[in-house]
Amino acid sequence: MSAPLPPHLLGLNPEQELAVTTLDGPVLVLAGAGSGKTRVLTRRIAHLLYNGVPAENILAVTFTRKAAQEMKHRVTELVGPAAEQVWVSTFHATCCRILRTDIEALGFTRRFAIYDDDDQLRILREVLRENPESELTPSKVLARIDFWKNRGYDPDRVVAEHREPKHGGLIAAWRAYERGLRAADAVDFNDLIGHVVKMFQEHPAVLERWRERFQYVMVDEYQDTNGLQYKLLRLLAEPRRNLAVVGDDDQSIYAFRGADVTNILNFERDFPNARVIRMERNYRSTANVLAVANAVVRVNEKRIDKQLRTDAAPGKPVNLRVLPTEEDEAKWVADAIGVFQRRDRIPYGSMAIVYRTNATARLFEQALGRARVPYRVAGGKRLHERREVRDVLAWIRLAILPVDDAAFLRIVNVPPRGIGPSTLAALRDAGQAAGQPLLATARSYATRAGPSAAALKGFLTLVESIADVARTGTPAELVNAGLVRTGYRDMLERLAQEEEGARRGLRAPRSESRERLLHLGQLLSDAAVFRAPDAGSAIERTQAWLDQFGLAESEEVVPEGGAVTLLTVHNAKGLEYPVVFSVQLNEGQFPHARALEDADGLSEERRLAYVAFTRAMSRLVITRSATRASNEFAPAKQDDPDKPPGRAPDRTASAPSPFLFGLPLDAVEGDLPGMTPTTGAPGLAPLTVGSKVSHPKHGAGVVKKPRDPRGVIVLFKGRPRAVAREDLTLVPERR
DNA sequence: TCTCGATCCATTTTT
DNA sequence: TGGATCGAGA
Repeated sequence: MSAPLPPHLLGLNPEQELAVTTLDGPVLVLAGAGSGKTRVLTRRIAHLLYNGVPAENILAVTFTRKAAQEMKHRVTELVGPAAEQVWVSTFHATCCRILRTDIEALGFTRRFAIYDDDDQLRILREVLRENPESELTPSKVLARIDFWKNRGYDPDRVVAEHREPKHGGLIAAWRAYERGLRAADAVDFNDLIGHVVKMFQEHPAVLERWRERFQYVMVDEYQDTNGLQYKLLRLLAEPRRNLAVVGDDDQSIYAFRGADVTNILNFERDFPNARVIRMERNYRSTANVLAVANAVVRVNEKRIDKQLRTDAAPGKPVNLRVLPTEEDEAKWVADAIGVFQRRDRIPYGSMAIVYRTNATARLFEQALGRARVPYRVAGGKRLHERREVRDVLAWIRLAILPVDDAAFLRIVNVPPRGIGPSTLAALRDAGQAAGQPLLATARSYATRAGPSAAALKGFLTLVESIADVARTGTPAELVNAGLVRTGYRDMLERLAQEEEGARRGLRAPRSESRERLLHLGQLLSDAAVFRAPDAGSAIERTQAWLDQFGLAESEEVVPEGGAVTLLTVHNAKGLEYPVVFSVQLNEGQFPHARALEDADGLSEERRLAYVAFTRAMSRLVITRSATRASNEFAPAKQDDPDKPPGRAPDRTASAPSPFLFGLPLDAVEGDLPGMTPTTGAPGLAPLTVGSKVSHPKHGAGVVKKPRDPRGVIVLFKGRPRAVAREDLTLVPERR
């Protein structure tokens, strides 16, 4: 006789139930796409609570805020308000909260600023100004620093491990960058996690407190953890080993930011006696969709062998389409969406267009606009990435944290007040000599007579006045001050009127400045609705608002009646749609040309394709274009209504994506010849470093550099040669 | 010394 | 497309 099951255990399959109820000790859940991963995590939290684990001892970490919100929401549905006390948040937000409590142990103040890439570049530009001849560019250095920090390295470690002089300049720049951050009392994105790790390692008492707090740790999308996050989890979970991770190595698509699939592959080694639970039953897609998705990812070498199964019907075949140009492709998709909506009564909100790169969005936006199909672009430019928003926030930041040099540099002359490069250079030199932040330097400068003294004085008065508001005001009042007192709003207002005057009569949607004012309005309302966590000073409340705002992702406004969603594959992860259009399946687009440059790149692109395809529940449509514009960066060609829609002059043929080779033919339909060439050599097969190729004249060789101005660099008998890509045939790898 | 317009350039994926 | 940089004019 068994007691009735509590509601959170109802309706689970045996694997899911095991994953939910195995509470103690390390657990690895290998959860294929659509196998009920979120369900397992939320039920598991419910089960912990049900078993008397206090809510505040539970930590669930995700990668995106959307995932965190979704999880919290679903736990609340299961257990009610008790869910409030459970920490469900992203890695970055979790670490941010930890640092706001304890960062003083590392010599920062609790008011520390969080630098986004814009601020990071500002620091690096300062750093690199020292020797302008250097070949280092700020963005290259930043990419490299990011790369290392993601893996948990510091400059000393890189020097020790590489001991190659070629990194000399880079390392020096990195060290200077770190000094810059510290001087500005700022941390970058990676530091949020890195500093917590460092603090835990150096201050056992602090670590002990947080271990006591988080007795049960859960991690979503474990395959996407990087070296730093891995360290963090180990530190937190080590003594009790109550660590449950959920993931799918086939969906590891964040290698570029340090995600390390070996974390999931080695889990059993790292946590001996781990319970491994495989969830291979897919509840999302039709059998045909799964067959196609499986075919794409199956050929990857480094993967845990598995096969997603479903009891669902085969469903409609996966539809493959080739269109003459990218524009035709976009138009065809837009039309198909219209047909689905009218003929099959599929709501717009149930359809999504998934692409590899953000730049693709515009093309499809235009086509959808012409076809009058409502759409929304997910993960487009986020509010806090917009220049005007960052500007206003910089005023606030500087008012709160006077040492924040990046904020200072950002707004010292915005709106323009006559503080130009030469004044700045003087400030910089004086500041550096005195070891003082820029704002303080400006203060001593303004008292002296000089050409820009008056302008500086005006600026300083402004900062003071905003700082006054910061001491007592709400975030909204502060935003308002940053908007009004600084003259920022007036500046935009004036510009908007000019722009609108200039384009009177034209059928222009909205002037750019008007658009910016709108964004600032959104900023203001975000601040206005912000609910500060608990008491605390006005400044602490503002800080909390800044934190959540800075770590937030795009606010999505869904038009009434639903809208087609446009998103990148990365953004699509974790989501599902009844109808999915996976577009631009051309070599060089998807897989992206840049990804072919390193050996593992192609595997990751395959996983991306797998993610894209498995978003589809009942219908998957895959499209590509037979030609592409040769110059992708040329301005878009204007459609001239008088001329027939002639082909743009410079187009080149494009090869189908290699992911389309070897699809199961009984699961697909459509333009098979253009999509899955079954005869002859597979066109221009993708070349990656290490690909084996053969050449009519030089014979067998190994690719050294697939993309080079001179052609493809291939090693023939150990000698590098540049050869034309067309002459190469790919020697198939053993399967 | 600053501002603004013209020109050139690179261009994946994101917390 | 947007950003960074450079030169002309204020």
